[in-house]
Amino acid sequence: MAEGAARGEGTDQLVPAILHVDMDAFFAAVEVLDDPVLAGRPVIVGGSGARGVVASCTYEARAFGVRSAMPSLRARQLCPDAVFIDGHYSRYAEVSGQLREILVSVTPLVEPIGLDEAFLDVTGARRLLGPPEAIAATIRRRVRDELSLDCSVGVGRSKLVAKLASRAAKPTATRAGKQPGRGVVVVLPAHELAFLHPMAVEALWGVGPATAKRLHDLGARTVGQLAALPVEVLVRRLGRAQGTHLGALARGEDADPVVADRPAKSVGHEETFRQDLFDAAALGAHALRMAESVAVHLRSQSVAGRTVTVKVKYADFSSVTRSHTLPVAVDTAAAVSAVAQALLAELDTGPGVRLLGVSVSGLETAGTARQLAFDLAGPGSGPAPTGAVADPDEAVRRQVSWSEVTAAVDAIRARFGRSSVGTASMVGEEGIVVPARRDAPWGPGADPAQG
DNA sequence: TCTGGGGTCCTATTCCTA
DNA sequence: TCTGTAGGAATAGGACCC
Repeated sequence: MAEGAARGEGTDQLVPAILHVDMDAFFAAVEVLDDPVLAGRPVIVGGSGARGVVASCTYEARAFGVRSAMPSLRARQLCPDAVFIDGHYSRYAEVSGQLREILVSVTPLVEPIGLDEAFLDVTGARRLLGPPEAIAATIRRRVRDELSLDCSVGVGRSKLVAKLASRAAKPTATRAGKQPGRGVVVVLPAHELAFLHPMAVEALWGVGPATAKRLHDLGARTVGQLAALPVEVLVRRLGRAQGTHLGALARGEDADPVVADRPAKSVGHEETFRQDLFDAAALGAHALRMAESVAVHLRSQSVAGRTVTVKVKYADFSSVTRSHTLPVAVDTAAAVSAVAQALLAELDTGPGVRLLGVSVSGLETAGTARQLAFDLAGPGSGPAPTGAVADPDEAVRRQVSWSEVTAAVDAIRARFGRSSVGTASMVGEEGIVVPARRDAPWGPGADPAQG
């Protein structure tokens, strides 16, 4: 039942009309779909190792208090009988693509948020498809019929309200098992504040633990109490951007439009190691491997980037980042790696490194990105893919001659397979191993020595 | 309880240049 | 040539999202 519908108010007041479609327990639901033996059991998808976290879990697992982002060790304590699955990211991406096909058949104005949710602006689709709640019901039916999965849909005139409405439409987990939710919740403009104001401030998009603490200190625990605070007070405590933004959200003012095809702004890869690393050479080898992964991703998206960032998280969980911006955009492993190695060389790895990350930002489409001229490299300058170089720019000048080599390597791999060619550092006992995005990126898996 | 990985956005500071 | 200033870019860190 839609909020406000009992009063006979129509959804033609919803201008714009925004839908938030959110898959229920997505990763875990896909695993159950692919292995029906798991139906009705507590299933946890996530990193199974000592440093892993829960990515998704079924409502049967939630009944034991398991939640996403929870450390896997804790989840195991809460629900020892749960089935742990490392996860199959490429499979989730495949199903996500099928979901997207359903959504874009409703409207081209689809803004995906991760793999399992999306905003739709159906303002212009109503004449053809009917009122928003009917469109929402149609989407739910098609997702069930065509994907054999469940989703919840929220409807409102803003993304904020639609998102919170879909949350209100979700099933719940109880000791007795999964309790169905309402499936579709519509919040009409006249009832927005009554819907929003009793909620905790943490319900608002952009309020995490740190911001919540600040708001609590100001005496605001609910959205209504937040709305009553003068904007100047919020700006003084949270800064101009966040202060004005949260104040507006609390008053139900959210003009953020649905934007289809948002271009990526950065591409990165980071990994937590099974054990902390102290050896600079070993870290350098990991940086090269990650640079290769990032470069492959950049080229697959036909983009290149100017800023290379290295992130290190130490054993005590403190983290530092170092970045360098190049005069031109790059998309080769050699160039990304050269800068990453130089930045890594600036950092002290003595305390032990728990996580290493390499990312590239300042992205330009390949058509507009200029490649460094070869003459910059100078005579006799040869590629040095793994060596740390004191000056990152000099490092890149030494690497740019690899761009044509990289293009050739991409072509060879496209024709003969990923393992057909690679750099010497990729050669292991099983031949050439080209790093790919991990299929279960939720922390290191269980230690084979222990398993 | 003890904290992943892929991202976006904001803020403060520093550096460079006009 | 030096100093002060202002603006923009680069850099680093933090918070947040799924």
